[in-house]
Amino acid sequence: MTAKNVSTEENILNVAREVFMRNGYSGTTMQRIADEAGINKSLLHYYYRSKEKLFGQIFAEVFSQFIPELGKIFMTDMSLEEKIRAFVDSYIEGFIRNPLIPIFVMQELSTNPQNLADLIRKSGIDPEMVIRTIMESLKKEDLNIQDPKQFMVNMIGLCVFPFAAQPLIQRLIFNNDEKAYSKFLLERKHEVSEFLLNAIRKG
Amino acid sequence: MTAKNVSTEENILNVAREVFMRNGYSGTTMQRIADEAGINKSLLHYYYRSKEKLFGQIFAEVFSQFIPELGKIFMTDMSLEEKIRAFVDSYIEGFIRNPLIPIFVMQELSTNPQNLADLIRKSGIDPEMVIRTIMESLKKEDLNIQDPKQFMVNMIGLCVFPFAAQPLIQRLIFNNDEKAYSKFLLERKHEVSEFLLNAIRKG
DNA sequence: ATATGGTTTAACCATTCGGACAAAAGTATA
DNA sequence: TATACTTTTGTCCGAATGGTTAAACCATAT
Repeated sequence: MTAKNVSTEENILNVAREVFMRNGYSGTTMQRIADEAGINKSLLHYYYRSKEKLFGQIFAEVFSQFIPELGKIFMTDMSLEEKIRAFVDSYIEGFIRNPLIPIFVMQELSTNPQNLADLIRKSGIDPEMVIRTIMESLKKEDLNIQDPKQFMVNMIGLCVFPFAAQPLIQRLIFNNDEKAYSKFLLERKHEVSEFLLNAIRKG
Repeated sequence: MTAKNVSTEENILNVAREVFMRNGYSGTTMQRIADEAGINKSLLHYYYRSKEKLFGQIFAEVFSQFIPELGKIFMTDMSLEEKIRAFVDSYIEGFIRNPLIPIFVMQELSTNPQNLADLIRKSGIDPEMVIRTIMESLKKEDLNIQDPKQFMVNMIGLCVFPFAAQPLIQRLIFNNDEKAYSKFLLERKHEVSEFLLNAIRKG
C-alpha cells in the first residue's frame, strides 16, 4: 500500500461523499463520480466493487460520525446546563462545517430504514446506553422537563432543522442573502442554548 | 370527459404523489408509477407529457399546501399565545396526516433550489407579506423574543423535525415501537406549544 | 358508421451498472 | 538491471432499465 494508493482511494471516497451528499443515491452515477475524481469508471470498480458498496461505506461513516459525540458529552460530570451548551455548540459547529449531512442522512433513512439496525450494529455504538445516560442526566436535576424524550427531540431538532431546511429558510426569510444566513447560523449556537434553558427553567 | 377519465387521471396523480414522496424524483421510475397505478407507462405520458411535468405538478401542489395557512393564522387578531397554539396544532396535525411531506419538500429543495422562486410565484403567495405579518405580530407583545427570525425557525423546526427524522428517532429513542411514536407525535402538539411559550416568557 | 378519446402494444434510443480485456505506467525487489 | 507485481487507463460490451413516441386497438356516443 503505497502513498499514492491511499491518496487515490481516499480521494475517491471524498469525491463520492460530496457527490452522494449533494444528489442522493439514485441521483448519482458512477460516471459522475469518476469524472469529478479525475479518474475513469474502471478504477472505481477496482477499489469499490459496486455503487452500493461505495455508498454503503460512505453512509456508514457519515452516519456514525455524530452519535458518539452525543454520548460523550452527556457522560461527563458537567451540570445539565453545561451539557446542553456543549451539545448545541458541538453539533451546530459540526453542521456548519458539513451542512449537507442532516438532509442526506434523513433522506436516506427515510427511503431506506431497513438497514438502520445494521448500521447501528456496525458503528459499534450502543444507542440504548447513550439514550439512557442522557435520560438520567435530564431527570437528575430539578428542571421543568416533563418528558425527557420530548426534550431530546426538541434539542436535536433545534440544531438540525436550520440546516435541513436551509434553501427554504434562506429564500423565504432572508431574501436569499447567503451571508445573512451564515450569520444567522452562527448566532444560533447562543440562541438555541438560551432558548432551551429558558424553556425548562422552573417557575 | 367521462367519469373514467377523471378517475384515471386523478388516480395517476395520487399514486405518483405517493411514489415520488417515498423515493424522490430520481429514485422514482415511470414504470414504477405505472405498475402501482395498474396502468402502463404510455398512459402516463398521455395525461402528463413527461416525468418532469408530472413531478412538477405534484411538487407544486404539495409545497403550496402549507404556506397560506401560516399567513392566515398570523393575520387574525388572536393573541400571540393563541396564534402560536393555533399554528403548532394546525401544522403538526397536517404532518400527522401527511408524514412524508417534510422530508420530501426539504430533500427536493436541497438538490434543486433554483425553481423555488418559480414555485413561490406560481403558488400566488407573497411570502414577504406573510413573514412581515408574523414579525409584526411577534414584536407587538411584550415577550422575550430577541430575534423574531430565530423564533420562527425554532417554532417551525420543532413542528417539522420529528417527521423528517421519524425513522431515526423511532428506532433510536422508541425501540422501533410505532405505536409509541404515534402517541409521541400526538402529545407533541401540547408539548411544543408549552415549550415555546415557556421559552419566551419574561422574567 | 364514423369519429372521439382512453388504452395498450411495440418499438426506439440513450443511459446505467458492471465488467472483460489489453496495454501502459509505476513500484518493489532480487 | 531484470523481473514480478500493482495501479491506472482506454475501449468496448452486455444486459437492464430509463423516458418517450407512434401506431393500433377498443369502447362509446353521436
